[in-house]
This record gives sequence, structure tokens and C-alpha cells, in this order.
Amino acid sequence: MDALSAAERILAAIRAIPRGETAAYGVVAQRAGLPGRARMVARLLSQNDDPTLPWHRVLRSDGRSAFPPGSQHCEEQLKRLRREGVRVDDRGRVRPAKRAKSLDEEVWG
DNA sequence: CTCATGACTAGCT
DNA sequence: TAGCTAGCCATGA
Repeated sequence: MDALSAAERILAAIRAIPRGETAAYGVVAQRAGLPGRARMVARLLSQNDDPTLPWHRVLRSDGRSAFPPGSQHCEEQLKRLRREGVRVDDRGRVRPAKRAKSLDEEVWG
């Protein structure tokens, strides 16, 4: 029963990703209260059949699609992201919405 | 129980 | 930046 609600929390966390933004698998898991369960998020998405779920906003921690570059799934994902205003470079890597100007700023705010 | 697999990560070279 | 490695966790054979 706990596992089921865990799955629902993960799905909720994915739906909570604002339009035009993205989140890594690990981040989604953490937001769902399941730190370290990135693979569980991936598994849920792979078995998910809900077309309303914004699966395309979920990326790997390095900002790339989880799908092989050039694959149909990957292209579809990048296409949807671009349509939401997300900046994607030529290699299919998603640029963060905001980037700190320096490491100090990143760490210390 | 052990082994293999996967829409993952963090760390090191 | 890119490639490799070990660690991770849930499932199914």
C-alpha cells in the first residue's frame, strides 16, 4: 500500500513540474519523498500509459534526454520541450532556465 | 535466493 | 566535455 502511494506521489511530482521547466529523475523522486529512487521514477514512466502526464519534462541529471540521441522518443521529447519554450542546444542537451554567474553564487547564493 | 535488466547518479580520469 | 565505473533500487526469470 505504501508502494502504491509512493507511485502516486511520483506521478503527482511529475504533474507539478511547471510548463516550460524540467526536472531530473532524482529531483522528481526527492520531491516525492523518495530520495535515491530515480530508477523507480524511470520505471514508472516506462510503464505509464497516461497521455496527459508531462513525461517530456523529466530529464536525466545531465540535462539530456533519457532516450538514445536521434531516437523517435528522444526527438518527440525535445520537440515538445522546445514548443514549451525550453532552450535545447544542437546536441539535444537542455539548458537550465537560469544559470548562476559563478560557483560562489551557486553555493552561497 | 541469485542473476540480469533498466526512460538513473555521482565521482574519477 | 566525454567516457568509464561502481552504486543504486524495483522487477521478473
